[in-house]
Amino acid sequence: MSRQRTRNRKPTHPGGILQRQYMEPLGLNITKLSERLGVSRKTLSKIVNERGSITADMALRLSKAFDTTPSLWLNLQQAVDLWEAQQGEEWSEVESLALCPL
Amino acid sequence: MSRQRTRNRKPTHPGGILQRQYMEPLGLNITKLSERLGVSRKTLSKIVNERGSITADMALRLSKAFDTTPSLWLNLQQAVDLWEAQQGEEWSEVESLALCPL
DNA sequence: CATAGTGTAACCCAATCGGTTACACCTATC
DNA sequence: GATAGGTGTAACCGATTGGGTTACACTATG
Repeated sequence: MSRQRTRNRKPTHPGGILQRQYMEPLGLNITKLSERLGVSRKTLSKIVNERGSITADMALRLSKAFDTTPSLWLNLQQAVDLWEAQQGEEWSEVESLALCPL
Repeated sequence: MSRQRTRNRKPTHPGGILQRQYMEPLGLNITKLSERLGVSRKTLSKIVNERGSITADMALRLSKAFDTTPSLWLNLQQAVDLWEAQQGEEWSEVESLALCPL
């Protein structure tokens, strides 16, 4: 059975993935990685603790440090952003122009 | 020869695509579409004039109005965000952890 | 000519990103 | 055991951006 991405399950934050799948296996802490990335410890701490977003600039830095692509990180962040926006209600009241033309 | 996406060419802003490929063919102006989307005319005007970004919430609204997916709009925006971030210089100074371990 | 419609600008508020500074806590060293 | 250094987080600040409201200039319509 294929893996299912459902609307009622929040995607994993890229900060958590960064921590568990990239930093820990390499024995990297926040101080060391922030130095390599060229950002402040506060900035990286917020991301790793899922309290800040991966921006385009940060995605570029991470992609160079870990030999990944910026899109990998941006796609992860986008999934979180979209899931959070879907929790709101107003957007669902918009009606299709095909079904209900002006 | 395949289409080539190069770093020296800015991607088309999703606002321009919205205007030309979605609004104009349907004879939609900013006032009408903003009403359908449930946002202010100012908000939509900034997007259409490529002066504002497509947020996750806006992507959801557009996807419902035009029967597309939110990702279509978010991916377009991401390409612009990434291209603009790449114009900076600091990120390129980050060194790979594989090539240059701590 | 008067009115309505349209799109943009100015202003305000809120949220977020990023850095600096400071602090509390932990670890390492002597 | 005391001290110094390292670590991670919080508070504050500045800048930017998103969104709405109000106002204005311009255009279209009757």
